[in-house]
Amino acid sequence: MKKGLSQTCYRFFSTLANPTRLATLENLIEGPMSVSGIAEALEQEQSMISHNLRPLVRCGFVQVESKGKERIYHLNRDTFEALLAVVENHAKRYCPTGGRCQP
Amino acid sequence: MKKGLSQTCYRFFSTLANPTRLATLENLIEGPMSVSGIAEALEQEQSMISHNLRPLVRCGFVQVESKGKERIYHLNRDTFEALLAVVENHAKRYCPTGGRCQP
DNA sequence: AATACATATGAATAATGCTTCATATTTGGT
DNA sequence: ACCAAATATGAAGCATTATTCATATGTATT
Repeated sequence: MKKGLSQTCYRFFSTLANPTRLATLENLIEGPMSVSGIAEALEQEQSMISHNLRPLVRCGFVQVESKGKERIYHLNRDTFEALLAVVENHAKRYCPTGGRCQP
Repeated sequence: MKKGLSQTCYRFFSTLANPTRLATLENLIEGPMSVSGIAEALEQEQSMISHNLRPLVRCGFVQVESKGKERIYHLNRDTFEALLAVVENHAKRYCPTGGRCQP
């Protein structure tokens, strides 16, 4: 099997293919946040958020900064906003249901 | 849990989060192709390609056209090329290994 | 209408990835 | 040095998704 973009892109997209991680990124649009801050906002366990933050960091979607005993996560706006623009445009033009996919 | 983009984007990204489907899209950059054409190019079984084409159609990444007994699949360049541009830019700027992710 | 070719579908197994729970690590305060 | 708060890590069980194999459908062609 051909292996060009496929390899470069695979990790990128599978990192995004998760509701918890997408919600996390969405939340970080409003500004940098601690792990417990995100957990509270999403009403999810701290452990789960922490687990899901790892792939986001590894793939460069977010960056971390230590502040006291907290760790503050920052969104990579550059990539994420560009990505959202593509998705929104796609949904508008090509999704029969206008963005909300049918089962 | 918050459900804004998350829902709109989830199907989009999970459709892309698969090596076979990414390789298929990559192949279609060169031009429209039949199922068996793709299967041959990727050295994969026809059945597998067919299975994987379905989510790509459902999500609007490709379109189908019947021609005799063949079915010709066309890439949605509009979306896919925009997407590639984002990924490539991201890889160049934010991937420590320059596009090729480490395990 | 019978055959051959191209594609699609279904169901079962295999493979991945997610969530949870328990625990470890790190940092700050006393 | 000890305790508490914040985050990270590991492993297990669970759920979701992929791939395969067998078969069905659909479309020429004779």
